[in-house]
Amino acid sequence: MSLRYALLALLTAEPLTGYDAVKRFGGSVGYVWHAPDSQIYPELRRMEGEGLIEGEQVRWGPNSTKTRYSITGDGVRALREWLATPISYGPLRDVSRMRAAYFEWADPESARENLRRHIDYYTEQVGRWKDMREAILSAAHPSIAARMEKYPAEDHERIVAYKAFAYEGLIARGEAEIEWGRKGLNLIDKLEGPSEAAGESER
Amino acid sequence: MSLRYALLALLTAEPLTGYDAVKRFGGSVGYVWHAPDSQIYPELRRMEGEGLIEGEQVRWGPNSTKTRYSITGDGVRALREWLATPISYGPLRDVSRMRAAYFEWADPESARENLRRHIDYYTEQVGRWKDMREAILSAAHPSIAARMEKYPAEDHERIVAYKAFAYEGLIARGEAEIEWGRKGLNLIDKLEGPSEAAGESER
DNA sequence: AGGAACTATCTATCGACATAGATAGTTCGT
DNA sequence: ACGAACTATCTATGTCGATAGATAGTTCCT
Repeated sequence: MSLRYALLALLTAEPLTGYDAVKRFGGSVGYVWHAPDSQIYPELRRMEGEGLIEGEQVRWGPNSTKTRYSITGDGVRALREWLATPISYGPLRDVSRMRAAYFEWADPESARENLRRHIDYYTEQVGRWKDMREAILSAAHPSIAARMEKYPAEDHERIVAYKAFAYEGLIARGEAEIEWGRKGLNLIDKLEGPSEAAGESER
Repeated sequence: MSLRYALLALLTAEPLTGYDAVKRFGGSVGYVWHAPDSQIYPELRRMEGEGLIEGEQVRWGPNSTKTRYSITGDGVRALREWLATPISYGPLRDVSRMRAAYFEWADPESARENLRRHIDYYTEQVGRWKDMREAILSAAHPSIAARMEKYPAEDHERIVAYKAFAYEGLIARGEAEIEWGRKGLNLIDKLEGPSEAAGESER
């Protein structure tokens, strides 16, 4: 159900075709909510059916058209309502933690490998999230730029600050994950003896 | 697919009936991996079919039986293999962050309410996780006690330490979430002016 | 003119999970 | 002896999302 609201939120910046939306979900919004095109196109059609968005046919080349969707008043209302409705924190499903809990069944080297990948993954993500945060703060991001144009200057601070704040949450979480991974590596060294690969090279 | 391995991991402690497993998923393991009984029973049957576990009929009352499952050698091997296989970090889907990113569309009071609930939820969870961590460290937890009995003393430290470590990850994450929520409340105060409810009471 | 890369959209299948039951035997207190 | 609460298991339906395509027009380079 959240896909719908992600789309509405996206469309508050500017009208988009399905394809544009798909691309946004590959970057920016995609860092916070992922969806494949096979979900996006049908959802847009459904939303149009319910009057949350409006599609208009736009010429595309000499023999073709594309559909550009804009958010409607009902759409904005739906988004607002959703934001005012408490979310239910669904049950947890945390593979990394589950695996770590049973590391006594792994050989130490794969346990280490698990954590190294954990650290690498989050290191990479944190990098991306930090870049995104910068892009937002400097209004370099196209979606932010569109918002700056569409909405009055007194809203700009809010628009930017909330998005930066969201990314800060991701970054903080990512950093906690990295920290946890490091602690895990130390724990394995303590319990199973230091890695054989240790001291081999220092990169 | 992880449900299967959660079940295998559970069964390394002691043989269980489906119902026992369901209860475990309501507590301990359930904090790390949730599953409803409608998933558990069929999965156990499938796993038996594949030889990862073995079911035996146990008398239950005068006119009935229940099935108690034990892990097989193949089951242990499957668990080990899984632990040695890198997990794919699936795409992100983070409702809290997504909502926060568009708080300019919420009225300040619902934005605050969002964050207060976030803080409350994680405060509660952190409490639970800390309790679980304690129960594990003191071997008060039944599943841990069973493990202590089944495996030699030299493994006990490992068994306990990895489980505590897993919970520490959850706790750290939870605390980061609480911290993030607090920062968000401050941010809203800064951007929208302090809450009307502020100063009303200090609990 | 041809082909590669991109834009635009749609469909089909499958597994995981949520939700909501139904059924039946058992234990235990009053 | 009865009912409530618990144990044990099973089924059915629906949504979400992953995966893997298929199709077709467009732009742009060579």
